[in-house]
Amino acid sequence: MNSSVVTLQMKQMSENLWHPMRINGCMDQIVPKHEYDYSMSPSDNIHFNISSPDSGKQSCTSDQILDDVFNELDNTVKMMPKQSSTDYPINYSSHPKNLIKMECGVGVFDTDKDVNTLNFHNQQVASHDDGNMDIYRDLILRHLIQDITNTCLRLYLPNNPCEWNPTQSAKWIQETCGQFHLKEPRQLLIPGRALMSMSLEDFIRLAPEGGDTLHAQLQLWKTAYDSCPAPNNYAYTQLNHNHTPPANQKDNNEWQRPSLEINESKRNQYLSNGNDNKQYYGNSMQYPNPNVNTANHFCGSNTPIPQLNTNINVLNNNIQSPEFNHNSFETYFSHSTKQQIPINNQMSPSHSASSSSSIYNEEDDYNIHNHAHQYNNPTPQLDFYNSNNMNINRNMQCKSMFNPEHTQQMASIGMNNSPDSFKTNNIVEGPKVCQNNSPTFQRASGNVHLWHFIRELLDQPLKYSTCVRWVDRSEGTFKIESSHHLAKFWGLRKNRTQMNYDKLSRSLRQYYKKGIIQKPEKKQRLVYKFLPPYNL
DNA sequence: TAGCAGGATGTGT
DNA sequence: ACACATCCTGCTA
Repeated sequence: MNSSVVTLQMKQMSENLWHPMRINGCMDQIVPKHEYDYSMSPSDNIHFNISSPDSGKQSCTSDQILDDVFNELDNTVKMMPKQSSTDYPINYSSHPKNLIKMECGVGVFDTDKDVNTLNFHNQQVASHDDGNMDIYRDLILRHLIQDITNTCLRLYLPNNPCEWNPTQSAKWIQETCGQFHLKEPRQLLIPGRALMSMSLEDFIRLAPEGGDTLHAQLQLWKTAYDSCPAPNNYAYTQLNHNHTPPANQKDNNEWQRPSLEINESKRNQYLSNGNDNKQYYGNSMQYPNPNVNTANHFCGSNTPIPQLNTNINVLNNNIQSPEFNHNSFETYFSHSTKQQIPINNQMSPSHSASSSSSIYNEEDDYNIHNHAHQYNNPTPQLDFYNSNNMNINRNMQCKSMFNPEHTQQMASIGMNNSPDSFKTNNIVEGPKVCQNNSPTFQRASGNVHLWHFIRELLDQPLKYSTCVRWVDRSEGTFKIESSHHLAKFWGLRKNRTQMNYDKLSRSLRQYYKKGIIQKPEKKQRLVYKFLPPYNL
């Protein structure tokens, strides 16, 4: 497959094309509202919520996607008012179905001539009416996203292939091979990041039979992911558009980029909790109430989800513009100061990635302290919730935040997925703010363990991957990307303002003799390894 | 210079 | 008793 063509095409789709679709000014007549429920933010033409009438379907292949698309196109055409050829100038000699089918096959482009064909037709169609191509782009992308979302739900995969661990990659490969009746490659356990960096040739080398299809499918997945930046405006959408999709739509139809990933990690946590791993958590840990149906927390659920209808001021005050980046770490530090002080100190990803102790500066510290307000603020959850790409595990978050029982349970095991998990469990009062605006912290009495705290961060890669991330999830190896920030987080968690990496690492080394953590065989700086069963 | 290894001792639960 | 927190010396990349 010449996946570059698909990628190019889909990228073209994704670039500035998320405008409400209009066809000769009569969109509403053509596309029923319930089928195109793109909730557009006024200042943001990227974020959208997709609902699809066939969302419950588990279509899997690109062929099916295209069939769906073209069926819909046919219906669309039938529903259109009769118009002159100039009004609707699609030339059916170059019917897009033929055009794209020919190029895609079963998600496969065959030859270079397809590129030419595509270009030719694109030009031809574009010369007639760019808007019509938008229909195809939108439809294809919508169905593609729908398809991928379904696959995510079925396989518990993060939407972002880069974040697949080897096991998840293997799942996806097996699934895709099954769909396309391909022979499975011998090597399946490849981290998603590596998978994404593989060229077509690499794929073919990996899987001589079907490697091209795998590569193409992965490109489609990536393209769909890339096309949906999913900014942190879920609540924004709700509050400003009064858009409250039914629970079943929210669960099944939206492209929830981060949620599944978090769900996966939570799922692992729940599973490990529920599998009699008491020794895993030690005696001090409590366990979730088995009566709670935790499955709903990581699977799509039809359980009505409480609406974010409180603290609107807090939400609005923390709504960020669309350019508000996806780097949660950056967001993490910058957003609380953004509207309060004239510090233009957004850490770029590169900054945070390299922000080890040596690059640490006082502004970071300021932001950490500033953010610490949120930890101990009566409304930090919503604040944080909306400032961190908070499509993150929306269902989970909502339930956790608004279900006191659940929140309590999560907090009790130190697994609250909210920033409150940084608070020790029994802090009575918030930070005392000194005159220099830097808060001091009450010494806390929580007994969270360092290794567990790190696991919490590791299992929330969208928030903390720039601080600490898995190197090899299955092996249990992880890398501290920012020793300084990790230490600061740990200090916040324990209310130890003087915490630094030196002390934190000393604590880590105490785990050597306990068999919880060790340095990997090939010693690398800032890389450690959880030993079984702590790596589960 | 940052990170690492590990001993000694203090602190809070 | 336990799990750090703190401080320290010495070593390494």
